[in-house]
Amino acid sequence: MALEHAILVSLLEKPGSGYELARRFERSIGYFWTASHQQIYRVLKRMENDGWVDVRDVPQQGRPDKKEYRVADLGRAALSSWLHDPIEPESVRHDLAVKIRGAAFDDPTALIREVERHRQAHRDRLAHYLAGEARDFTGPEANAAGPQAPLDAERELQHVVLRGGIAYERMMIDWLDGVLATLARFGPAR
Amino acid sequence: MALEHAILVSLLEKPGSGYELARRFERSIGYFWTASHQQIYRVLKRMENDGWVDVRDVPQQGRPDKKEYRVADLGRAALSSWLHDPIEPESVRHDLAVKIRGAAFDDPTALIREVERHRQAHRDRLAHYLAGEARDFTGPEANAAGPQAPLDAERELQHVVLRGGIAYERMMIDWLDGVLATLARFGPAR
DNA sequence: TGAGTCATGTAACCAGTTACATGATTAC
DNA sequence: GTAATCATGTAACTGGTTACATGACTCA
Repeated sequence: MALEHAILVSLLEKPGSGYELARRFERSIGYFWTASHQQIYRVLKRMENDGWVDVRDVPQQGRPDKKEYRVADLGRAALSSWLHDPIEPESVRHDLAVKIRGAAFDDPTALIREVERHRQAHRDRLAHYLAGEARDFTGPEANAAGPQAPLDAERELQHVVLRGGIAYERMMIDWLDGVLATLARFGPAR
Repeated sequence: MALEHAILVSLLEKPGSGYELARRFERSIGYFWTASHQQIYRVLKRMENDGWVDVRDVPQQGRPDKKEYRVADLGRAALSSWLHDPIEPESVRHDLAVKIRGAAFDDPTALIREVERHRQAHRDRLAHYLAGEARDFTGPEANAAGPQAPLDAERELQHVVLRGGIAYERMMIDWLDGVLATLARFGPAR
């Protein structure tokens, strides 16, 4: 539903190729929206047909040529109209929670490893986000622009979204600690 | 992917009809997995064909007859095998975050109402979860079973999952407060 | 008599995933 | 030579959403 819009936002932040978009969806944008390159190429083609984006062939030396996409007026209008359209607060889909409740009907301790793995993944992501925040928003280079640009909407909004990611990972780590404490109580004594 | 498994867990907790499952997916299970009745009926039929669940016609008075499903041995085995299969830490998909970053290319203040609506939805859900927790886990009736059943895995695991929902809603409310503070700075002064 | 709840479904469509496919260049 | 990266795609499948459809009973 919103992949088009996520692509529009990403291309407005910086024009690029399908391949570059796919990489961004593994990183910054990917913190809150994922997409495979297959999906991106398909949607990009549709967006091109609909006049939402313009393409330009960019010859490169030492690597294959690429197609650089940038947002057209129709795309900007489509984004704007979506932004003004209310969306439903999203419903969560959390496999791990299903597993945790399901563990009651199996061996709960068998889940410990799995939960630890997930906790580690969230720790890794947290570290990654914090590094990004230090680099782009609170580090010395981040202030290169100086305090004379305090109302750069793009940066501020990127930062507040990143802070959301940080808060989410912290919450998950704490929660998984709690899950592990619960699972441990069904532990060896069983 | 895991709808089958969510249904198995729900039916193990308590057998019921497709309709009842659909209602549960609007409440308790729905906190971490949603499904429409159309989807449930379709999957339920497949699960029946695969021998994962057994059906029993239950005549009712004053209301239409229903089909009561309960988990069969094959279903229990399928759940167990899924529980032992590692899953990837899930990737988030958060429309609102796309909108917030997109707001930089439109009027950021137009998003304030939308964010407030979402914050209210999360407040409502939090209140709902807290009421459920008081009722089922920390209230006086919850202790009716007494301290002699301190290791009821089903209850403990349901509770820890609910605590996850509570932590999630609290985190979202705090974050959305931060988002609103940021949006307000691009406010009337603009 | 009309709205609301209980109850079960079909059909069409759309979005997302997985598998397959190609080909150039760079670095070891 | 071979693995990794850059770059772009097609095809088949699966899962989820939306729209449509029916029918009995209850309560105001």
